[in-house]
Amino acid sequence: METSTKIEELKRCSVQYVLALRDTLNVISGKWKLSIIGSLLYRKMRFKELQRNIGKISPRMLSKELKDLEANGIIKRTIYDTTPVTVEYELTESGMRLHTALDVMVTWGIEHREMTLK
Amino acid sequence: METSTKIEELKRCSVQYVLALRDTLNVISGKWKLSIIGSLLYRKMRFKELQRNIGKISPRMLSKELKDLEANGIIKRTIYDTTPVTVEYELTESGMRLHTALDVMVTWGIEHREMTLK
DNA sequence: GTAACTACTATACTTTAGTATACCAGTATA
DNA sequence: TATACTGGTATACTAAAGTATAGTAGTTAC
Repeated sequence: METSTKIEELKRCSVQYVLALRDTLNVISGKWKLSIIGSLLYRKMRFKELQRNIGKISPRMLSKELKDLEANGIIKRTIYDTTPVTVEYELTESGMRLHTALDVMVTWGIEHREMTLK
Repeated sequence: METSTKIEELKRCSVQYVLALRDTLNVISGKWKLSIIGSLLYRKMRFKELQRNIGKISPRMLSKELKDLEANGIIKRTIYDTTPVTVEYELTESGMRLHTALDVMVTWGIEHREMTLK
């Protein structure tokens, strides 16, 4: 069965639908994940660079969230044998494709705010 | 300025983008919100009906999450003066329009799983 | 009269998420 | 010689999220 057919089938079953949705949400939820993904949308970055870019994140949290994202196949970690060692983080192809989903969420968020304020 | 123009502008600014995104995520994150929204996608429901439909949720959590969703303009609560009192919950127009965003997330989730498993 | 229905609320607890602070080894700069 | 850079880890804590259990008031069916 094709992927597109499978998606149509899932949408008919509310429980499966919610489970698939939770898969996606787990990947992007948490206080810092969006900031990390947002930072990597347009270019790769190093650990300290991400830390400076995000601002108030502690190295412990950044390290933990990067590991989570890597384990979930959203980012790729590359170590370069320089002195001192250089480590680069970048989005995977799947991580990049999140961009569309995020855009849809941003659009809904803005339109929702417009609707509820007026 | 038109909403669509505003969206395009926001997408250029990573910080604002992440903030708008977090708005949306806050509305749907939490252990039970998706189950509630999922239950209301196709028809309105009463409190006990939601409780039975979702399964293991405690009345305390259901009550809290319903209040959150109502405060955020996602659901509408209607009290009918029957004996015993009947309360119906349904999605608002904005809540209904979440459907598209959720579909995109489900699609990404399924495709991501296909990509990372192969 | 007692059990079950309606829609919840109250209190106390556990579990998970996030914070704060200090520290590691190795190298380069002032 | 002291400081800051690299990319992190360790320990201990607080705050937020969620659970468990009992109870509320009024009505209806057996």
